[in-house]
Amino acid sequence: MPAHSGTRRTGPRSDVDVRTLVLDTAERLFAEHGHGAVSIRQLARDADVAPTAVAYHFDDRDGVLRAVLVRRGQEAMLRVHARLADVVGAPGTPTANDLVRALLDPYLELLARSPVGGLRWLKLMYVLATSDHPVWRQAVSSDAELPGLYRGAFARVLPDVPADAVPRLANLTVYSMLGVLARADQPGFGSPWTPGAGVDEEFVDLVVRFGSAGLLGALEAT
Amino acid sequence: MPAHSGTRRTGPRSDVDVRTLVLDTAERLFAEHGHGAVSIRQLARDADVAPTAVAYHFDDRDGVLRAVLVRRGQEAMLRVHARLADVVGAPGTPTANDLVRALLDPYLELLARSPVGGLRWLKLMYVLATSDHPVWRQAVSSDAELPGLYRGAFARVLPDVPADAVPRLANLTVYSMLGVLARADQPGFGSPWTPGAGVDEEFVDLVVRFGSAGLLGALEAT
DNA sequence: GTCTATAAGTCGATAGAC
DNA sequence: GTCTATCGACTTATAGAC
Repeated sequence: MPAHSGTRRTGPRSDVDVRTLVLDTAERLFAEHGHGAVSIRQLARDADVAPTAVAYHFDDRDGVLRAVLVRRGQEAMLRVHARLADVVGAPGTPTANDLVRALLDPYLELLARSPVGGLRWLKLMYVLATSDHPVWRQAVSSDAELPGLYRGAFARVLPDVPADAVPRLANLTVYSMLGVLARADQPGFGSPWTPGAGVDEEFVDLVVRFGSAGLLGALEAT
Repeated sequence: MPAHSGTRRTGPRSDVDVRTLVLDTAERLFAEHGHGAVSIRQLARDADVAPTAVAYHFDDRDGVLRAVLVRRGQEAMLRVHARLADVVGAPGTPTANDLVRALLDPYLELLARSPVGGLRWLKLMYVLATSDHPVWRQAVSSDAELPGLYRGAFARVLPDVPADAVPRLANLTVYSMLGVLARADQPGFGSPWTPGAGVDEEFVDLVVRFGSAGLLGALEAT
């Protein structure tokens, strides 16, 4: 008998991890309605869990948001770090293409591993990135190494880049791609990844060429 | 005596337009907390208006959202149309730069006219653009001429562009710029526009060069 | 066009059983 | 670790006064 047949299941459960259940549900609801619009109770109802169980594991809604961010973000960020370090330490002459790929590939891998949840997670990232929500701000500022890695990798690929242009160019590059990825389920606009059909290599190449050509062209004199 | 000195003002008002008051407040709250997280009552409280007055003018929350979208969006969209038509009908050879400027300038003008509200409006656009919220979907699909204008302008600037690449490239271009604009108040990343300091022409040029070089480079063979 | 008053539901938080 | 039960505050929606 499936859950949600009128009333909620009762008593403790041991078949599935409550944490995972809540995180999956939160990822979906946060992406669909915005994290501020989802109550603990609604979350618990959809996850088929008692409201107090959510509070026990995550304290409050910000705690749930933090955990949702970290679950997939941790590994993706480690991959970005590693890839940027590759660009910095590459023996030959790394190209703008390599740099863009370093920033994009970890998220394509994330989508390949978790098509549905990964896309929801990316939509959530996309929205949080314009807010100054404390959870987001803390997540960003806690990564002390990233700015240096950015500067190093960008300087390697664009030798004449002014120091103050690096965050600007990084902003343009990362968020043009994030915008495209987060819209991957909207038909018509085109997307590097279609649910069920996997990665569209042709479109990924288009996005990468757009980003790398943009980086190179942005620094040319007007 | 200022408003909000403990209790709310009472009785009908005639000094300021209630619609404008509510729209300004909604623009701010929607941008800060997400449109789904703002209740009619909270909106009315912050606008110093009775909840039923909001419902009278806008029916429900989606009605408020629709009105907020239209208030600034109408004019910006007309400007985009006109500028794209200019590119299509230009006598000489329009450049990718002209195309990017056609998509960006109307929103820079909006920010110049209404620095604070304009930025909030852009943040709201940015968030709505990844949702499939009915209000957003209707607003987008109601503009039947835009896709044709896009195709015409892109084909004029990029003669060899495949038809199915136009929406993809437009997506990349528009949302790389929208992402930058929507983050205009976050220090560090750099922004084409700083509250109080006006438009940073140098950064705008950087953004435009990024977009136009990206468009041209995206179509080159790998 | 704007208000008060009210009915029925939902919210976060917490105390306490098992 | 998960549950039930319950608090006051908040919510939408509607009926009706002026």
